[in-house]
Amino acid sequence: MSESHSSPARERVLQAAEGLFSERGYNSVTLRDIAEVLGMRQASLYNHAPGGKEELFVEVTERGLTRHRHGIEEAVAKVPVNLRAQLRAVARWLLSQPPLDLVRMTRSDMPAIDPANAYKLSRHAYESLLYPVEQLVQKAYERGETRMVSTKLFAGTFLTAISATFDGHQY
Amino acid sequence: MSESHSSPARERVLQAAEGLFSERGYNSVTLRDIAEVLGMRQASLYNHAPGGKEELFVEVTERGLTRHRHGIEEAVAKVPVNLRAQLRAVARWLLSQPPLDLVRMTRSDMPAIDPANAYKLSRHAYESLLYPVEQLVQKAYERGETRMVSTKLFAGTFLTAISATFDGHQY
DNA sequence: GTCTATAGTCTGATAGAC
DNA sequence: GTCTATCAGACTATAGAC
Repeated sequence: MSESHSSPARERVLQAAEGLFSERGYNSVTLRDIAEVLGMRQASLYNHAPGGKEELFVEVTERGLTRHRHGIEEAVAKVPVNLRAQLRAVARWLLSQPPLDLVRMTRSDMPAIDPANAYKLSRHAYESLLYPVEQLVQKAYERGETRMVSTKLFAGTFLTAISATFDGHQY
Repeated sequence: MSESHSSPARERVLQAAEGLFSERGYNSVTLRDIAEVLGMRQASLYNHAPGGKEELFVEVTERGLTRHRHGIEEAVAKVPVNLRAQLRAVARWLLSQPPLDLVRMTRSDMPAIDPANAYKLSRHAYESLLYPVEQLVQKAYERGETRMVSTKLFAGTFLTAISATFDGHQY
C-alpha cells in the first residue's frame, strides 16, 4: 500500500500523472513529461512518489477507477429507474472525466507492468466500470425493458464507445 | 515513398510489425520485439526496413488503412442496401482483421511521431474508415431509413466500439 | 541478409548539496 | 522539497565482418 496522507504538493503530482497517463498511456509518458507539467525536475518527483513510475501509475489508475465507481453510482442514483436514462447518466459522467481507454489499458498498459499489478488493475476496472454497467442492463432485462443478450459484451462496447467520443477531429 | 517491391522476407517483417504495432501501439513496441517474433536480431531489420522504426510504423499503418478501405467497400457491396446490414458487414470485416484502436492512435501514437506523418495517417484514417461509415449513415438518412443527426459522432463511436469487442476478459 | 559491436540518446532511479 | 550530477539499462541506428 502507498502513501495515505496527501500533502497538497503530492496531490498536484498525482493529478498531473493521472492526466498524462490516461491520455497517452503508461509507456508514452515519461517521468520527465510529468515533471515538466509541474515545473519541476524529474528527480524531484521521487519526494512525492517514492515508489517510482510503475507504482505512481498503479496508484493514480486505482484512484481514477474508484472515482469512476462512485461517480457512476451517484449519477445513476439521481435518475429514473430506466435503462436509457441510466446509460445517459453514465455517459455524462464519463465525459466529464479525464479520458478513459480500456482497450489501450488492456492491450498496451497492462502488458508493460508487473503482472501482479496488471491483475489488480484489471480486476478493479471490471468492478468499477464493467460490472456496474452490466448490472444496469441485467436489471433492465429483469424488468422486461430490453431483450439484450450479452451484458458483458454490451458493457465493454458501451464504455469504450462513450469514452471515445473522439476529440481527434483534426483531419 | 518507401520500397515498392516486396520480397517475401520483407513481407514477413511488415506483417510482424503490423501485428505488434496495432496491438500495443508505437511506443510500446521496440524493434527488438519485432525482431524477436521473426527470430532475428534487431539490426537485421534494417535490411528490410531501412527507414527505421517510425517509417516502418507509418508504412504498415498506411497499408492497414488501405486494406480496411477496400475490405469495407467489398463487404458493403455484398449486402442489401440497408443500414443495419451494411453496418453488420463492416463490423464483421473489422473483427476479421488485426485489432484497430483509433483512440490510442490519436491520443498516443500520433503525438509520438513526426507531425507530418501524423497528419498523413490521421487523414488516411478518416478517408479509409470514418468517412466510409459516415457515408453509409448519410445515405441511409437520405433514404429515410434513420433519423440520425451527427454522422461523424456515430462513425467514431461505431468504429471504436466494434474494434473494442474486448479480448480482455481475464479478470 | 544475417550477425556482432558500438555510438549516441533517452529513461528510471539514486546520491548528495542546499 | 527542490536542485544538480550521475549511473545503469534500454533504445534506435550505424559500421563492418562473414
